[in-house]
Amino acid sequence: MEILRNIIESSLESALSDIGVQGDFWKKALGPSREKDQGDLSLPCFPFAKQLGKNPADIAAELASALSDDFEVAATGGYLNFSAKSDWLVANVLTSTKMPGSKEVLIEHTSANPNGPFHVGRARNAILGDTLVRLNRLYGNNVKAEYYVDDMGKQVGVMAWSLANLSSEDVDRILEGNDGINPRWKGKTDHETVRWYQAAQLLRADGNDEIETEIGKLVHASEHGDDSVLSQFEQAYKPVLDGMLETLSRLGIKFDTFTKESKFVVDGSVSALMERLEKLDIHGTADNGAHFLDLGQRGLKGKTEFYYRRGDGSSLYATRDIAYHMWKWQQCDELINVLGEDHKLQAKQVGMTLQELGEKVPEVMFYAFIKLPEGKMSTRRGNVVFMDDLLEEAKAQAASVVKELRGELDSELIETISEAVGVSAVRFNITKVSPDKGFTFRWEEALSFEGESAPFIMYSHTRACSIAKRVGRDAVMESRGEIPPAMHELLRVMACHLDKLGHSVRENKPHIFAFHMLELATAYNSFYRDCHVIVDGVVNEFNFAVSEKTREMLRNGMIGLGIIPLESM
RNA sequence: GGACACGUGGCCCAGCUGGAUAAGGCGGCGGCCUCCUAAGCCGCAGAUCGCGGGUUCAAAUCCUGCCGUGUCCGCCA
Repeated sequence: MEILRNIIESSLESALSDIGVQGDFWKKALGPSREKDQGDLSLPCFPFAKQLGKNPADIAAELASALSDDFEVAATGGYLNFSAKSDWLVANVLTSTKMPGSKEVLIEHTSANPNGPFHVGRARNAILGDTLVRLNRLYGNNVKAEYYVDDMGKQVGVMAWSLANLSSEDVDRILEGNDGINPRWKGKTDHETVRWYQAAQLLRADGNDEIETEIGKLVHASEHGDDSVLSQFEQAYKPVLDGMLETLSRLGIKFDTFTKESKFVVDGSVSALMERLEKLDIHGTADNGAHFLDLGQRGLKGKTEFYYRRGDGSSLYATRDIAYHMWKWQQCDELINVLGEDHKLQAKQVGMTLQELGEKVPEVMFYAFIKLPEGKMSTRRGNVVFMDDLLEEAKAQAASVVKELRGELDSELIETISEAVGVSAVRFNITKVSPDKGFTFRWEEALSFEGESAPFIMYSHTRACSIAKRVGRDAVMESRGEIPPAMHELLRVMACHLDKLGHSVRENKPHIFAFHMLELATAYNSFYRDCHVIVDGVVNEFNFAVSEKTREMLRNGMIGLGIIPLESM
């Protein structure tokens, strides 16, 4: 509770110097209390013991008696516990606060190769990235969400070759025996087009040199910025990308800009970059003329040579990525990339090279992979869960719950609620886990609508909406009244709202805010139980004001997490 | 083999810029709908914080060794 910290620090400052404590090292020790009944902020007094030659419990007691303000102070053991007074909390919480963010932030996320439909594994990037975008916006930052389109290289080359050389009948014949396209997704462009990619991969697996040569030619041309090949590539990947974006859009994920990788080859920035790299101290050349930087000289452990130019003079993916970063830095104060943990070395190399060039290093949010209980996700082995199927299943499950609980609703409303619940639950299930934690996808958890889930938060919000609808007018935020424990607890959580959002945004950790939203919903549920707004048809103005303030906070927070704030469910 | 992550009750997970009895959820057991939506609320049981050392007044949190899991170690993307 940072707003409380400010007043505590100023009064502690004089109290501490009165008893002979020097310096302000204690400011670090003053932190959130571990348990609710201990208070809001606590100061361990152990570090003062040596300096003052007294025992910590006595020091705490002495300080407690010397302090008084808008907070309660208590000394327990060697700790000094501070709690905000209820009235002070109300005054702070019911005041409207401005969001503090003011930076230009560019967040690049997803950027998946457009070679097939989204599966749950790839979706972790999109969901975490989009949540970061939303949270930064909620915080007040000006955010640009960016998708880097891989429009050159082998993967697209294979697909382009396949589309140019194989007929629909060829593809059917080659893929015979494999699981066919799910009839549900017939006509969805990513599911349709990926079949050409799969067919070509099967042909290549048989070791056909002629095909390899043709694909090689295409790839080579694309890497040298050949216009006609690049446009052929674009025609190949566009339908896949469109299908992927359709899936993302169902999850509430949208991008502001799409930047093509080839842009940096075509506009000459990659060759200009390679010329600069060649002049660096740590530059080296291999026998066949390939160029690298020896990052070992800058402290990189393990593989120290970072190749940025092939023997034939063409650039590599990472080289283009560096040019891309330099371009990105021209349009923001803060740059964030969302990457899978498999990109850690690559990101390190790019970061060190940028530093070598005097450029700033981006922040990177790494996430561990999602696997299935059966093991690693693999399109090739058919061990995948497509996002489209997950969303469909989530919606169906939600629909069956809604029909059971609210059978009286008309079918259109049931449809709206089910879609919102399904999508929100899927997102939240991924958002609430710390990004660096490995994640095993389980249907049972993804489709859980109770406990620590999106519907839990959504439900609290609809309760508040239901009250607002019954009252039918705005609340008066200046209202005051009795503050029972459940309301006090709710006010405490609300007072930490901005702290948690700030923390989440600073550290690029959406799960921190996700857990806070669960706490907020939990606290509102207790308030709802103990502090009725409407009693015998009469509105308790103060309770209504608190309820309305919470409703607003829940609503904005839900939007920040990509949870759809329904008014009824 | 080397580098980087992760390892917390039966299951999932928070806490890890060191601080007091390790916070939730699922599952289990027991309660609460004449009262603003029970997708909710209340209670009970359940933890040698992977294992061993070290630093400290204080270690789940920092250092180190080991074990387990994952990822990377391409002139691929």
